[in-house]
Amino acid sequence: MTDSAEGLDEIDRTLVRELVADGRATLAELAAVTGLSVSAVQSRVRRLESRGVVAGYSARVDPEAFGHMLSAFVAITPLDPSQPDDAPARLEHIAEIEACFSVAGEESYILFVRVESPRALEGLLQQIRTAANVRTRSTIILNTFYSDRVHLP
Amino acid sequence: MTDSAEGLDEIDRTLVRELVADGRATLAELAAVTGLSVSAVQSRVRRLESRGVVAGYSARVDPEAFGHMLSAFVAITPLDPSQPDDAPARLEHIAEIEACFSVAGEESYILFVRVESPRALEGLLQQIRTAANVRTRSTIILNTFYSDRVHLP
DNA sequence: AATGAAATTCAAGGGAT
DNA sequence: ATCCCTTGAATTTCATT
Repeated sequence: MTDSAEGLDEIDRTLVRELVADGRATLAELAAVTGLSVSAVQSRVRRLESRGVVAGYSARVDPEAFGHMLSAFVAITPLDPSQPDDAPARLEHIAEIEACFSVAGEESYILFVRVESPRALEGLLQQIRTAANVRTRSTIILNTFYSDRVHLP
Repeated sequence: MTDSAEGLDEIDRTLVRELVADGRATLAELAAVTGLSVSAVQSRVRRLESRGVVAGYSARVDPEAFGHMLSAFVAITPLDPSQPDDAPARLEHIAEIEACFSVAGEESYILFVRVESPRALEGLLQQIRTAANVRTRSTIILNTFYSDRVHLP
């Protein structure tokens, strides 16, 4: 694997910061911010993309605009340690699960989920427990102060 | 507040799904996927944006390309309940903190952090404890099976 | 949904460090 | 070698109809 972050200069960091803030920023806008020409910016952005520093572009969706008003962390623990532990695969089809991590803590996995309501969370937890044969411990999110911030080297 | 998700038809969902997968998809590409004309797609995308369903666009950055190989959840609890609790504000300047939620659980807040190494995490935790006068409980992430999935109604 | 004008992206060639 | 700039052509976006 190539050391992709090596040789990231201040201009590259500016470009990445700008593209995180606005993934559809035009090359002309990026040129204005950095003081470079459009084509210089273009080749730098392409280099960032091919190095994998910029892995892609995505629309930011507001979950509350869909009525998904409740989000929570759900920590899960397999109930039967003798069974093969394939919880992530068994849960992948559940759309309400936005993220799935395995962790080194008291529990085995942490899920990040979004639902409409407390009632919907109850249903989701039952679905999770039966799909993966796990115990769940939920932590409701009250307020998101900030999220998805990026910090560059 | 307007019920922004109301009247999202199958075509809108396709557009959103496509834009989440590729935030720089052109109107022509979106037109091909949906079977609509370019200008019909243009007005639909604009409507999704002005409704706030699509809140913006962003570059996806790969933290590991920067050498940020370790991520963790850090749950924090204020040590002095008599002091005003402004932990999120006191922690906002710390770049390694990618997200900050207040939660209804045993602890008050959960942070999502990224660092280079276990050593760097040690330093970050000390910084968090002194900046916000809190106790910390960390859960190291071993593997990210999936994240940032979006589920549409 | 189609059209034409403006803006943007792209590839090629040349010059400076 | 690498980085940057200019130019002209192809593509994309945008406003009007």
